[in-house]
Amino acid sequence: MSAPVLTTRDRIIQAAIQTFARDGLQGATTRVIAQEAGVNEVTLFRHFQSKEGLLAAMMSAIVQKSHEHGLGETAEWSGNLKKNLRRFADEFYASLASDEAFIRTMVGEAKRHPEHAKKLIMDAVKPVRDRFIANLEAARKAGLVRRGIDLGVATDAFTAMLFGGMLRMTAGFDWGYEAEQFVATCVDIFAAGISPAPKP
Amino acid sequence: MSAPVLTTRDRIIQAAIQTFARDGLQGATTRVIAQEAGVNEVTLFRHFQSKEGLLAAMMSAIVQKSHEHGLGETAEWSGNLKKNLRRFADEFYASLASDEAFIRTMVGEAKRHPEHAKKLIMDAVKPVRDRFIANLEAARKAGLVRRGIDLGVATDAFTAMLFGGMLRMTAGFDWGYEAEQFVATCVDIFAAGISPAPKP
DNA sequence: ATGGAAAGCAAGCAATCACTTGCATTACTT
DNA sequence: AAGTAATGCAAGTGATTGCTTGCTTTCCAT
Repeated sequence: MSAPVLTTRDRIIQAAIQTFARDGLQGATTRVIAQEAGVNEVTLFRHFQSKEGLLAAMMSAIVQKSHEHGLGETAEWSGNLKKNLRRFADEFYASLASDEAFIRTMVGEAKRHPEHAKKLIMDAVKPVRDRFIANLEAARKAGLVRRGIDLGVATDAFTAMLFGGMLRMTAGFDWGYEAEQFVATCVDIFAAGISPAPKP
Repeated sequence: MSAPVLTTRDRIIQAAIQTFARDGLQGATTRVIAQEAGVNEVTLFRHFQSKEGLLAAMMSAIVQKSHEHGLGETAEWSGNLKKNLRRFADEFYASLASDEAFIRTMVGEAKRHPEHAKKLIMDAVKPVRDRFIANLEAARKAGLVRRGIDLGVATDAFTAMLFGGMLRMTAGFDWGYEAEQFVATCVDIFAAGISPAPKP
């Protein structure tokens, strides 16, 4: 890869992401963030004025980054439904798991920083959701999804399943199976759950 | 109801639950907890030695309280599967929603307090899980659940769906539908997802 | 080379936090 | 009535935190 020539500002933001995720929004100190960025603490304040300013800049960087890795690119959803669900679920779960620490602190602090939570939902989760709904609509047009199910709610149920499951799997408790089996079961149940009943 | 004659110790613990849930484990201060309990801060330390001691005592009280409200009492699960799933889901979701604040902070701090997280899982979520698995087993014996599905994983998928959904619904964003519809859809999809395919 | 912007360094400031000490007060038991 | 345990009150301690100030150093474009 190319040498990581980051601007001072970007190095601080990277360190902020790491540190806020690991230590919490309260627990992370400007001293530690600066140190993690290899930068003097004063430089941090010169760039972002305050800890809250840094937090805001970090959130902007996060949602921007989330635009890049195009999770949920539209595939051929009129074909094999289960295979498409599985591919999405695998990617989605992997993405959640790799951002576990950050997600945990955001879940915990959502009520104390409503603006950031809302922005995160609007700019990071909503797009993926809309994409997935559109895919399910395509599948329904192909007769692969039964009627009587609201696709928006079904989408949220599916992603909530993977989301909640990821928090469970990474909680430091052994449940007797691996993440892969969990994801596979989710897909299995969901696919069967939204498929039309075969006519006898 | 009877007059709330709580011991000083219990009043502090109650205040701790409230305050820790609302302000986070880091954000909650012993000053505020004591004030919320209507007690001098010194009294708090005389009872629990340290903030961490109070936290531990609070966790014990929480899991003890969770034993009382017997979520997931065994019903007749060889009967109407969907109706049983719905009743469980309604109770389970309502229970999660009423503890939202506490759950959020625990999700956020789980990695920074592994012992407490583990205890919470072992003493509060595991029993409900085991109960639910047993119920699904009864349903399977009655031929209401198809083979090829691990009931433990299915249970976790179902509860994760409700768990993740609750975090989503309470995140302060309008999703265009109410919690009741979400729960109903979860039950609908899950019931159809684990039912045996009708023989043509 | 020189000027200006960006970064480092040392020091400190006011607020807050968990926690302590010493003593006075209340309340319950005997 | 006396004694003991629980609580309140006032004050303070040392550590940490977000943030500031003043000054020097580095570095790049002109």
